Amino acid sequence: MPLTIATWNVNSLKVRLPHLLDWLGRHAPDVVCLQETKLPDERFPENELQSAGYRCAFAGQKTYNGVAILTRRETVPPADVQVNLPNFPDEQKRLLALTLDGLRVACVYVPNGQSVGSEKYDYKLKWLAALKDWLRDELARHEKLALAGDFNIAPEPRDVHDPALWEGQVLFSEPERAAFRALLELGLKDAFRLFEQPERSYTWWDYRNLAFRRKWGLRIDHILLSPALAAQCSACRIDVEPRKLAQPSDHAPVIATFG
DNA sequence: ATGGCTGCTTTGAGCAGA
Repeated sequence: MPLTIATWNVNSLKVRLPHLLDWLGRHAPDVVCLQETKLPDERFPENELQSAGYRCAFAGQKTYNGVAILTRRETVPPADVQVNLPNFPDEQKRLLALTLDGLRVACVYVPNGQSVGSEKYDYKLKWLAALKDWLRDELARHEKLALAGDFNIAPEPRDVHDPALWEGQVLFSEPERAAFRALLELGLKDAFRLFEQPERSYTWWDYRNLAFRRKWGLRIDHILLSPALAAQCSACRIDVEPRKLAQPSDHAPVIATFG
């Protein structure tokens, strides 16, 4: 079986646990990066996920943010778990990294930024600058590295349903896109764009205005790969099926396949 | 398309998300 790495912003792990368990049962990904768990660690549903066959690493907080990495119990136990960026002191839980049999996996929930020019936007750009500095070292240490998560950035016009409408707005402003390009300049590859993809491929749709049905979406969830890992990547796709269910997350999972 | 969803919070109006 080829190795698969997935990322999914579940927008509350408590509410989405039934969807997640169903999805794990259907797809059995080897590594799953989760964002917006919105749970303190003592309330993480570790027993249910262990029963589904996964080890859990998690860094959560009440109400907001929170990241986790699930790894199939058949794989070797994870090592070198890192919570948050060592070069960016932060109360918010937005990064979790671990090493799995020589593969470095980093799960990120990049700040949303709220609106261009706001304090939260400034925090987003500073967070992204620190991420880049940290990744430069990580890439020097780990030949095979995957950076997966909710980046809250649509990199290109084709990642936005209406680029003219979104131009200059948060999630698609030039400074944010430049910060995304800076990650690619470290050598990382956008796994989704290694392959031919359908038009209007997005990972997030607003809950309002029937946005999903109208295909009013953005591609803001990504899996970036070091050169050695990109060379082994055989497929990458967005699974829109969970977005069609009742009480869905507003994000869809992304899955990359290797070998 | 932008009030118009959803999830959260010492439970209920307001914040945050994207």
